[in-house]
Amino acid sequence: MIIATWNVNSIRARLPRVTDWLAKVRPDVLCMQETKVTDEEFPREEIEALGYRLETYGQPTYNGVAIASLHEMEEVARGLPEDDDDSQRRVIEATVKGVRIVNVYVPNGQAPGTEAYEMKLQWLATLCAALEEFYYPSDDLVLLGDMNIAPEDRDVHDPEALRGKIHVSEPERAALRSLIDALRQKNQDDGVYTWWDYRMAMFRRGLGYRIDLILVTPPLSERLLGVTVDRDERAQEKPSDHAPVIATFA
DNA sequence: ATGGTTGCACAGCAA
Repeated sequence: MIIATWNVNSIRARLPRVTDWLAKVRPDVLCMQETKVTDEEFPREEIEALGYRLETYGQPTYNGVAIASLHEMEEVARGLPEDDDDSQRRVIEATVKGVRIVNVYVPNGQAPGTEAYEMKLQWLATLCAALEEFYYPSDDLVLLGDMNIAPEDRDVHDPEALRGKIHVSEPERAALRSLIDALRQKNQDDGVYTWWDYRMAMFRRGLGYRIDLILVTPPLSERLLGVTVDRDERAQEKPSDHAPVIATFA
């Protein structure tokens, strides 16, 4: 079973890239973030034409998440427990082939010391509390998406310059430690990144961050065969600033 | 320290 995550940075701007990629890779499940579109305006047909079912949770302009799946999606849930209609749309969940899939777009958080940063930590605390309340470590669960957190120093290009800054601060990192970082079960390399800022030619210069993560419970970790980052996708014409991350399970 | 780029939507914000 192949489960992928990709911050597409607008599904409408990225539609040709996403449909090409789905046709080529054929993951069982693709979790998307930053779709930046309402559910009504989501370009469903082009994705459904490839054989994918689709569940969306979007809003105009900002945020938005979606799951495309080749298989039936059960118990689809949207948002965090405390969310209302005005909340930013950042979470969608579904069960596919017995695996609970929690697709998240974690708030960016701007910089430590800002209001946005405090809201990020609060959002993460609410997410973690909900996961603890509704799931057991013995469940087959994957929490994946744009975490906007680099788990370790080796996940950023310049850990000294970035020390304590957004994406790497200790309170952010602490929020992820109850689950297993799938990529690190299989790959100890430095320089494995998933996001490169559009500005300052960061991709060409190889200066990135690994902030798109696939986190799993112990039983799913046992089934993990491998995790890859599709760096080539970042080198395409009109790319997202994030690359897809792909996990394969037995 | 600031700036650089992209997307949405048509000014300026978010990332």
